[in-house]
Amino acid sequence: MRKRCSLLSRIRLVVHGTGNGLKFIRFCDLLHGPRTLGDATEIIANELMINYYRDHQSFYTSIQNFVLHLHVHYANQYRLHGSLSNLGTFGQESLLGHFAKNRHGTHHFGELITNNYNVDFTIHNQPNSHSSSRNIEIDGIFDLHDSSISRALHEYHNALCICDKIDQCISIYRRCRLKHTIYHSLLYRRRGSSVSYFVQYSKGHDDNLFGSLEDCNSEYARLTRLSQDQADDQNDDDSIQDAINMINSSMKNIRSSKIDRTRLSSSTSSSPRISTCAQTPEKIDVEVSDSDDEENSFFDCRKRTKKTLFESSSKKRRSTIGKPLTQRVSTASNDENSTITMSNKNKSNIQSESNVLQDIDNRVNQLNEKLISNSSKFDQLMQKLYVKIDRLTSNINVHKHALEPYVDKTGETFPDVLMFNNYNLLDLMATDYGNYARKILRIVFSQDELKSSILPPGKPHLRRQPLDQDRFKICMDAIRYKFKLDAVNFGLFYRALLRRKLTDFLIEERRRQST
DNA sequence: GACTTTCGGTGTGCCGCATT
DNA sequence: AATGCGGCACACCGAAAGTC
Repeated sequence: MRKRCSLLSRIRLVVHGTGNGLKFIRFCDLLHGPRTLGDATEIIANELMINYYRDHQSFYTSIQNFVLHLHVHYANQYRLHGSLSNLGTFGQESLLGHFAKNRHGTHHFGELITNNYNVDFTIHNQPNSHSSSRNIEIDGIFDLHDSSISRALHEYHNALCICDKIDQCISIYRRCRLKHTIYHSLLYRRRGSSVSYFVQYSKGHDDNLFGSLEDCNSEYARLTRLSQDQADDQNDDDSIQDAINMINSSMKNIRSSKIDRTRLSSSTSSSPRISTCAQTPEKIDVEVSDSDDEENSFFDCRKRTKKTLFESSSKKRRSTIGKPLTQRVSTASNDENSTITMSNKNKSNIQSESNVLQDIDNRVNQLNEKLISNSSKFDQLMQKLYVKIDRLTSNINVHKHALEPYVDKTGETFPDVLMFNNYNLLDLMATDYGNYARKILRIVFSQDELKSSILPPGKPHLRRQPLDQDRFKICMDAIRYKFKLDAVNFGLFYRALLRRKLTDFLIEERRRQST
């Protein structure tokens, strides 16, 4: 992407060499390098692009295409994911090309692309080898690093721990292993160029939970509330310890999900890591990283992340803890390419959240309502499915299995010929016995007879006369010979299956005639 | 121009219910 | 039990539009 924009920028410069072209060039430079203008980098770049976009038609005509428009959105990409030089589009282009080549149909491309993306993600997130084929390795941090503690991590530590021995409390590691995957920090020589970091919650040496800084703060706030609620209920001097115990229990429950999220988000990362001392039952480990190319970008990134975290954190937490952790980190110095472990001994930070439980109850109730609603919808869908299955089964029976109980099993020899007006009725082809019966009746009886008569034998109280019984007998014989039905059971077949079809046929003949 | 896909119209068969 | 009616589901067909 960067090469494209650089080349494009040069072309633009050669072509018109105007101030407007310089806006575009500066726009590309800003979004492809470090945050030379701090938080305002993408804002200024976006303003340049908007001005360029606005004046573009003054220099060119009929080339204000979609690609040009896409440049307006690059500032947002820069804000969310950092320098565009770290982004690759070939994967998406390859996927879209593959989709365009193998697409089906001419409509609903959006749904198809979404579905193909989901399939692609699902496939690529599957384990690509069996665990037994790998060496058994213990997950955890390793490659201890002796770098200095940054000011930001000092603040982190002070916010979470009351000890005054930060050198003993915090350990810095350059790599970690999760589910047989090694994550390299930016302190590590083979690091990548992306700016990333993550946080480890830790209760002990064997209990590592990972997530983003935002996850860490949110989880910390949640557990703090839980512990305080527990403390309020017990209302005694031991309440804090009990709350900590509950935190530890909750930590265990969230372990797997945190690890999964980290595994996905840091798959391409090179992140240093922070882990806390083990004297306390609850620890919070923070991993931070930076790029050598962009010394400031890490802190800018952290500031942005902190801002997001700040917005997502509850107001209550803000009032009880003060500034969010990420906000405090945002004021840190540049020398925090490190992995640090902090212990959270500061149990006094646990503050009460009186309405949190009520909020949780409300959310649980809403969830229950949704589940009940979905259950009702599911029942309705299942009912519809049952109806469809019954109908399908009925059709299958009509065509293939309905006649089985009436088929002759005595070995009777059926004739191959049954003539009527020089026409062999047994030569007539039909889709099923009903269709065959209708065709036979149309041959044996005239149109007027069919629309004015009823089935034999007729009844005195019925105004319509029955069809001629002799010819009707020929029709029934034709049906019996055609489908090789037993002579004894034919009466049952007639009453159970055939009669309704024939009566409907006569009625519909009248209806069709009238219409 | 051949082919595919979608859509609407039509015919047909079947079913449920009420009436005779 | 036979008859009549209304409605639904499905198959089939042709027209229209899109694609190559």
